[in-house]
Amino acid sequence: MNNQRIAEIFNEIADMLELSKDSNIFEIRAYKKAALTIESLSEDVSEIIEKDGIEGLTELNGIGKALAEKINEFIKTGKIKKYEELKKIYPIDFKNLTRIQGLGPKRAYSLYKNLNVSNIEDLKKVLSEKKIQTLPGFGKKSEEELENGIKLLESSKGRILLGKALPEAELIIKKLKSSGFVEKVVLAGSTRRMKETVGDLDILVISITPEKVMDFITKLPEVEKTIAKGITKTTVWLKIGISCDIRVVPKESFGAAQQYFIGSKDHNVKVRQIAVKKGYKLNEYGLYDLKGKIIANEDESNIYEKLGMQYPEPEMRENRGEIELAKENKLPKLIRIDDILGDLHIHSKYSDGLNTIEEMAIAAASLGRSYIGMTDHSKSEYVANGMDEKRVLRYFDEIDKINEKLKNKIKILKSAETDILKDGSLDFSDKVLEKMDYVLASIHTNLNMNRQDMTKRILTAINSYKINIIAHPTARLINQRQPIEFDLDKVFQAAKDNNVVLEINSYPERLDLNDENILRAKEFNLLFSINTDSHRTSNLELLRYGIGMAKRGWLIKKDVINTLPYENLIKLFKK
DNA sequence: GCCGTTTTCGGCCCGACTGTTTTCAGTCG
Repeated sequence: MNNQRIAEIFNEIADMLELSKDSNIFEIRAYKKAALTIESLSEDVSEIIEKDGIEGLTELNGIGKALAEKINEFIKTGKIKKYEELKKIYPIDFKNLTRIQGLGPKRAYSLYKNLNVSNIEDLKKVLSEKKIQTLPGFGKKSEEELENGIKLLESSKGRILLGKALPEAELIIKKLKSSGFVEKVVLAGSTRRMKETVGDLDILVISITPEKVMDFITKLPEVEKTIAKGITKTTVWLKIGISCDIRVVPKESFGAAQQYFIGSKDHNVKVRQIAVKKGYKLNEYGLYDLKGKIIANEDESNIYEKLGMQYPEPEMRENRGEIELAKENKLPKLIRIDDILGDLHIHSKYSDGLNTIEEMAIAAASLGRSYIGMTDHSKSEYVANGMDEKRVLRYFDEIDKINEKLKNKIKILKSAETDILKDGSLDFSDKVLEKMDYVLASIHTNLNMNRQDMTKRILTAINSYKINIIAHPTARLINQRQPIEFDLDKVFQAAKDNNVVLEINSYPERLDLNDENILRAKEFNLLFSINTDSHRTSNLELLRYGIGMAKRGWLIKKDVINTLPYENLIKLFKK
């Protein structure tokens, strides 16, 4: 991917520009904003150039003619002249140095100028020699801060999975609630927006005794150390490897504070611009007019209303067009977890699951599901104890029996997670496939095929007209394995033509399709199935992560097939 | 360097905490 590297270069250019005396703060911001935009694209910039030329780039948020030229320069030559020239003046590894908590470009430059520090290794050396405390603007505390910053950086691997962050946040919130020091607690930040990975936790509190709240939080067993402690804001480092910000806000400002701290930053910048245009000022304490009179503060939706907008759900707040829709009163009514009636991707002891079919069915029924689809692995997945043609027939017989036994509780559909083989054929014969209520197919092997061959493989499978659902379509594992490479647009179009549904896999490591790809697939009017891919009964509750992804992808109830009652679903599967 | 429902020029989001300071710069979100 070029995107990541270009974003890094733009960020470094911003850092270096910040050091020159005649720098323009807005130019610096422009580079940072562009870096954010490029980083979050689902498409490689070279693909955009290929399709729509440089003009395609200027369509992007925060990218004008000059930056588009620079991106093009990078694609063509592998270099950006402006960056190379700045780098000659400032041969400093800003990218890694500024990842240290508390170290920004200016102090990094001071370290370079005075002590010739150009990377983290150099910094460690001068720290051990205790040289930094002698520099102007630095002291003993700064030295300690840098030492700790390096340790934190090395012990953390950056962002952690939502599936790990959200339960931790909920645990802390529960403890705060029972502490007796708080009137109200809510979750904010990227965790509240259900982003697939989380860099830190943000928790908002109303309390008349903020000191006690801050004391309480810094002493929790989940906390490793305190980074900053004030009356309104405290930051702690959690043992799970991310930081957590606690903000105490006045009751009357709670709505404004939520609006501000839920983010995203991009969304907020735009909302504030709208406020300014209306002659208002918006900060975390409220919406004010020019005379400083409060227009709205206690209720979040009231703030949006006063700005002439609908209330956008937190999952949508990424500045991906939701603000424009909110102004036009056209926000979609997003899917809710209660809309889901069944779960169509579930494993049992027949392959690599931990529980029996019956146990899974009863657990699902107790969560209110009215049907499930059993999808144990096919024979190519021998490491996962995949079923051969004989065993899958026994599997179906057993499902029939359990269906009879549980007929008043839940319905079980017959299927199997059938491998899409290297040549695009399926891992079961037509004879077996015909006995299934629906066919769930997925890719598990030969993941590093080139883009062209992989596209052909998937298209062959889709065009066979035997598949109902493609499970975890990109096969990525967050922080572990890159998505497989294929032409998304071609596959989405073929899926539409063949009535193939795309899965949104709720497993925290997968979340596949992700929000970006859902938004893209939605352009093709595709249908989706939000499933848990459960391998044990407790996994059935992972559904909320898939719902989070679906909401981030702007899906409504009728986009998702497992909101349908059983009878309608069966009809949909009969092609 | 970007951008346009007052604008192709002149704006561009806002506040908290820390350390080293005697009133503020740097960093962060």
